[in-house]
Amino acid sequence: MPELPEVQTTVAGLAKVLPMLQITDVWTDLAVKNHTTPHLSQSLKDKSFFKKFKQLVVGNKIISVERRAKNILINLANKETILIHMKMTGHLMVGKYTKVENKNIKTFWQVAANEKNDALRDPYNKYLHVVFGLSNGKQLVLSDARKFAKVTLVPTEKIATSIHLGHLGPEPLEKKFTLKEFKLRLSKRPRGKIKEVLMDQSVIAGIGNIYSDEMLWLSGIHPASITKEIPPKYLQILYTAMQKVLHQGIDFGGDSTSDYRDIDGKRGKFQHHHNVYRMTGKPCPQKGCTGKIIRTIIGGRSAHFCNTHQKMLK
DNA sequence: TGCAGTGTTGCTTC
DNA sequence: CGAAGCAACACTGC
Repeated sequence: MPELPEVQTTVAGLAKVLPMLQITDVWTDLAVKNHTTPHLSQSLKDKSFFKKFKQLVVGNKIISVERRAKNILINLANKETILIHMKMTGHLMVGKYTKVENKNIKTFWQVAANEKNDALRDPYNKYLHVVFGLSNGKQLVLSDARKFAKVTLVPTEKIATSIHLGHLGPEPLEKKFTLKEFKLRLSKRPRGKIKEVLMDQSVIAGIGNIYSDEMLWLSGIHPASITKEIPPKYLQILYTAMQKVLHQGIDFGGDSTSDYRDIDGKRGKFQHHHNVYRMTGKPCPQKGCTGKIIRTIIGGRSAHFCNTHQKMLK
C-alpha cells in the first residue's frame, strides 16, 4: 500500500523529528544470508552488507529526510544515505520502544508490549525487523509483516543514479511535471493499458494500485484503455485527476486499507474515501451514474472500476 | 481445512 | 524488445 501519499506522510513525519539526531545503534533480524542478485546483495537482507551498513551508520548524524518515488531517503552527515522502500507491508515508526541492545526479537517484543504505547498494541505493528537507536533515547523502527521491504545504504551523491533510483520516471506532483510532460511520459508505452502504464515506475514515479484505480474512476477512463488511443481531452482530465487524487491521499494522511501506519503508529484515512478500490459490487458513487463497481485483473493486478461511466478507449 | 488473494518490485522466461 | 509469470513472505477471508 505504501504509494506516494503514504511515503510522503511518513517522510513529512520523519523530517520533523529525525534531523540532528545521531544514530546510536542498529539491529535487524533480516540479515540472515548472503545474496547474489544485485538488489538483494546491496540491501540489509545481506549478511555482509549489514556489517558494512552498521559500520557506516552507527555514530552518524541524520541531516535530512526526503522522498523519491516510493522510497524514503535519510541523509547522514558522512554523505551516506539510508534508502528504505516499504514495498507491501512496511512502515516506519518513531517512539520509545525498548533498548536496542536486546538482540532477541522475541524478548524485544515482550518488553515493548508491556510499555504504555498505543502504537505497540496495534497487532500490525509487532513485526519489527529493523531498529535504529537514536540519541534522544527513542527508536526508529521498521515494521514489516511480509519482510519485503528494502533497506540499503548508498553514497548521497550517487543515489539518484543508483540501481535503486536510476530507472525512475519523474515526480508527478512537482511543478515542472506539466501536462505536456505527462503526455510525453505516457507516450513511452503507447500500446500499454493505461492502468499498467500509470503504475510503471519508469514512466511516472509513485503511483500504485489504489491511486491508479481512483484517478481512472475520476477521469471516466476504463483502466484497460490503450494509452495511445486516449484522446487529448481525456489525458488532460486524467492529469488533473492524478494530481487531485494524490493530494487527497496526502491530505488524509495516506491509506490504511491494510497495515500502513504513520510514524506515530496511527492509521491514515484515505480508505474511508474510496470510490472504487475494493468497492466491488457497490453502486458507482458518481452522481447520476447507474453503474456498478466491478473487479477484473489487469497486468496481474486487481483493477476496480465502474462498468458504465468509465469509457473503454481502444 | 485449504487455497486464492493482498499494497510492490525485480528477475527469469518466452 | 515487451509481456507474462513467479518469487520474496505472512496473513486474511471465503
